Amino acid sequence: MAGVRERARAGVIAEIVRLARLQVAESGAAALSLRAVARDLGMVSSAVYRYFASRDELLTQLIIDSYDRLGEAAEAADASVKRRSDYPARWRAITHGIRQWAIDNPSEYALLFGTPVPGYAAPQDTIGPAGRYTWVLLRLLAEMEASGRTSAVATPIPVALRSDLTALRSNLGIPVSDALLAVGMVAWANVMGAISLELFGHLHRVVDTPGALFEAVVREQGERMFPGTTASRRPSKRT
Amino acid sequence: MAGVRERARAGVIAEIVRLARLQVAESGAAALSLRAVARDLGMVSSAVYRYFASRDELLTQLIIDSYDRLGEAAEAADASVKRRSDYPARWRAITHGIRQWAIDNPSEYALLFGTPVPGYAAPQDTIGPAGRYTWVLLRLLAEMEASGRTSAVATPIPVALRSDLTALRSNLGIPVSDALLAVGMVAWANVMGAISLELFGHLHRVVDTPGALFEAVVREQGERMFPGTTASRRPSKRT
DNA sequence: GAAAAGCAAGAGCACTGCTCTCGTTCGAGA
DNA sequence: TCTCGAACGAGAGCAGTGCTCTTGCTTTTC
Repeated sequence: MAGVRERARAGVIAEIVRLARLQVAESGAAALSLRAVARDLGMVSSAVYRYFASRDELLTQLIIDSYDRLGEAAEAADASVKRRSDYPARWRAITHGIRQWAIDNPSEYALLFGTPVPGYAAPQDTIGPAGRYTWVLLRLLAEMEASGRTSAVATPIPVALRSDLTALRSNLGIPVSDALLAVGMVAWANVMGAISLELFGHLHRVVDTPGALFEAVVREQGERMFPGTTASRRPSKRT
Repeated sequence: MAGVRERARAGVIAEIVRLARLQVAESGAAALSLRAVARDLGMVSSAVYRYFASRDELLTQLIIDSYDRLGEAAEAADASVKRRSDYPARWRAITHGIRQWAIDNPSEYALLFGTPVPGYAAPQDTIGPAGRYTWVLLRLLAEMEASGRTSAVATPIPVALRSDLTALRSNLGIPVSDALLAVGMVAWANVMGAISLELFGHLHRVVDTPGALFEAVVREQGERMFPGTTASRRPSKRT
């Protein structure tokens, strides 16, 4: 019953992950050293291999954890909006929540959305947690459409995307129209693009307040997904 | 008189860079090994340090080169459009040119837009070449406005962004209105975001034809920058 | 022609991931 | 309760890394 050894093992694993996360947070994923983790742990390096078969396996665990935390942050941001039917507000909250998490945990964001490690194919274990933060966005879209509101999308959907969209919908089992799903994915790319440009230093000599660019992105895509909801149709009106 | 030694030195440097680029192309930037380059070169590792003070310095050179090639690709794509006044066509050509370069050179794209190396601050030398591909886009916007056409932007510009935009315009010395510049930057983030999601594997179980998502992004942002130009205002019309 | 600078080589340091072997310790089944 | 196998930590070791320093040799410059 909850074997002593098992419990100890779980504890050691948790400690390894904790120390590894610390190391990643302050030196980046590339600098993660199993030997250093072992030293911090008061162990010899070979002992760590009892718990993780390789450095990559440890990294995979960190990736899974990070995806989970990101998903958690997104969910919390969504939940912070009291009026559940205020979809634009939820959109803003979620996207800003994602960005804030990225800013607070730059190394972990880089771990998830930066250069994949060479020859590293994301194992099955990651695809679940990886979808968690996108689920928050998808749910938002589904709820909005379920409430009867519909967004009039101006740009047509490229034909090649249509089959992808239907496949995706059936895979996820979430009822979102092709049109809204397409808009949502474009918005997703825009949000992640803005965050990556900011976090990876590409806005350095370009923009002093990256948050403002992000706000522009969120606003534009929000306007596309929830047209006419913000009092901002006229460019003259200031906000 | 083009000193013999100088010429030899330039040749060796070129060879080092060539081999390093090869290595990056097939194993990723993280796996770039000075010792391996030296071996391929038939040299001992310490000799390479006569030409590059550190691995980072060599990487910086590769980054500069890659930015240059990307800029070249963008320029070539732009130049391939004969009707210079067909701005939407040029927009499509440039963005697809950038994406194609990224697909053809994934490791180099990752080098530029992936995780920055830990504690590595992009040296001054990179900021010039880094701007080259964005210049192509900026020029497009400037030329369009110079031709008298104007884009009616629906979403207002966040106040915080306004000062950034004016600063940017004076820094670059390129005449683009705040409104268009803001739209352009959002579009830029969208394009780079779509490419990064695709190249870094985040579309894996999401979309089978990433090109279609990219096309949707290009189309939407094109529609925003050059409104009413494509015969696609009505969602019913197929393309 | 001599002094100075550039160059390649080699040895060496401190570090990495990972493997293998060796005693020890723990815990589940007989 | 005892035993035997599995789990464990330590240590040595291999092959590799970035980088430094010294030692001779060659080329350039004065």
